[in-house]
Amino acid sequence: MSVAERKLREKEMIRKKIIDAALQLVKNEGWESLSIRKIADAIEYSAPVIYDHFANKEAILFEISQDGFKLLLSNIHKAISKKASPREELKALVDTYWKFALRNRSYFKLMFGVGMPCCGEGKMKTEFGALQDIIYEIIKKIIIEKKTNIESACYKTHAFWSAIHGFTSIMIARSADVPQTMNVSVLDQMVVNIIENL
Amino acid sequence: MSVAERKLREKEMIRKKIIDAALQLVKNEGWESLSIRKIADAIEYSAPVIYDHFANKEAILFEISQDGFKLLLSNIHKAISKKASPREELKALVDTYWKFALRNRSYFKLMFGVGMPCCGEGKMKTEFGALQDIIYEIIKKIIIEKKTNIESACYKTHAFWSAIHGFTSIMIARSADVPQTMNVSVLDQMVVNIIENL
DNA sequence: AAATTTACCTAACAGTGTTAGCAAAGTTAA
DNA sequence: TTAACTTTGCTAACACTGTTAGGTAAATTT
Repeated sequence: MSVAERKLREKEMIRKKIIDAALQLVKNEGWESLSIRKIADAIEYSAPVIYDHFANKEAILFEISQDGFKLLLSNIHKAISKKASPREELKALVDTYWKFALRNRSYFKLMFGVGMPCCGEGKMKTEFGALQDIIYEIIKKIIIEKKTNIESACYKTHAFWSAIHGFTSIMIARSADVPQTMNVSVLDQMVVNIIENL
Repeated sequence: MSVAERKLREKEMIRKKIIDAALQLVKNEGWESLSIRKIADAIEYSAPVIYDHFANKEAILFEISQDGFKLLLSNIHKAISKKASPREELKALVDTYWKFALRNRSYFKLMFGVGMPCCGEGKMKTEFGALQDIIYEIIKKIIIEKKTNIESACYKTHAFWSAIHGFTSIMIARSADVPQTMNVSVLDQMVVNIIENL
């Protein structure tokens, strides 16, 4: 049965090669100009081979955006684990979120793009939910600490998430259009302010 | 010189026809599947004619998104003009913004899409700025009324703008993924809360 | 060694944005 | 009114795109 195993390994290998090549192309040229033939060229196979591993182009972009979520979540977990208080955790989360968007614009656009072909309509529910859960848990801890209304934790999670995501989206979407007064210090101040009013 | 005028009018007419047809197609099938040939079909001309009026497809999408901004700004101005207090103005602005996004998803995606091909890199500076200016003026009025720190008006504008845009983006981008707890009442509560803390 | 499966290719289809070149119509000048 | 010129709008084409069909040769199983 070793042959079958090797074959499976090989199939997995070329699958990984496709994703790697696609990610590289997306990073270099943007997701809009990614093409099956470019991927095929990069991995030195003919184009139809890709369809042995993925149903279509969208499935490739979908998998890439899922990898992006995995990376973001792992970064956040790493950053949070080092912190002692939930307030510090929340600050670290925002910092990580922002840095991720800044350093991995391609991933970010794919993951959170409004009207993105690959990630709409219920497909990202778990990834999206995981992120929200982390925020929720931290906010709950802070609220318990501050002994304010615990019922508001859910609403406050949405509000917090909206604020940092809105800020990041605006910054990433229109790098050149953004006024100088809207910079990272605004984000810092926003977080401090939100924590104060939790 | 009337002949030249008529020609200009005619040219303007078919230009408008192109935009109208394109907008209709975008509304019905989404911007991703808009094609020059579909537009040409709709206006009953051959495809190359479109290039007498627009440099390329991107220019058409760009003009549509600009029309979207005009519509949004006009809606906001209309809504605001009816209100007596700046607090009511701010609420009306958010309400209008949200309703616009909900009813004109195609416009919204084109206007604010992260990584949108047509509206990045400094192109939308004025439209974007106009919206921000409106928010800024209202917030300034409220701050003066409340006699809190006027210097914070700029930061607070960004924070406010981030929050409502973030909320709206999340709702529009992932209609199916959004948890039931994140609904319009969250938006209302957010605005009330922000006004309280201005 | 024969049969069968798999891996992979070329060719093709139907579509895309965009440009070149031409014919007919409209407009201007003699 | 006719000759010259400009504009208008077409067909055809180029170089792409995603995706599928069909065949060939190699690898594996019987």
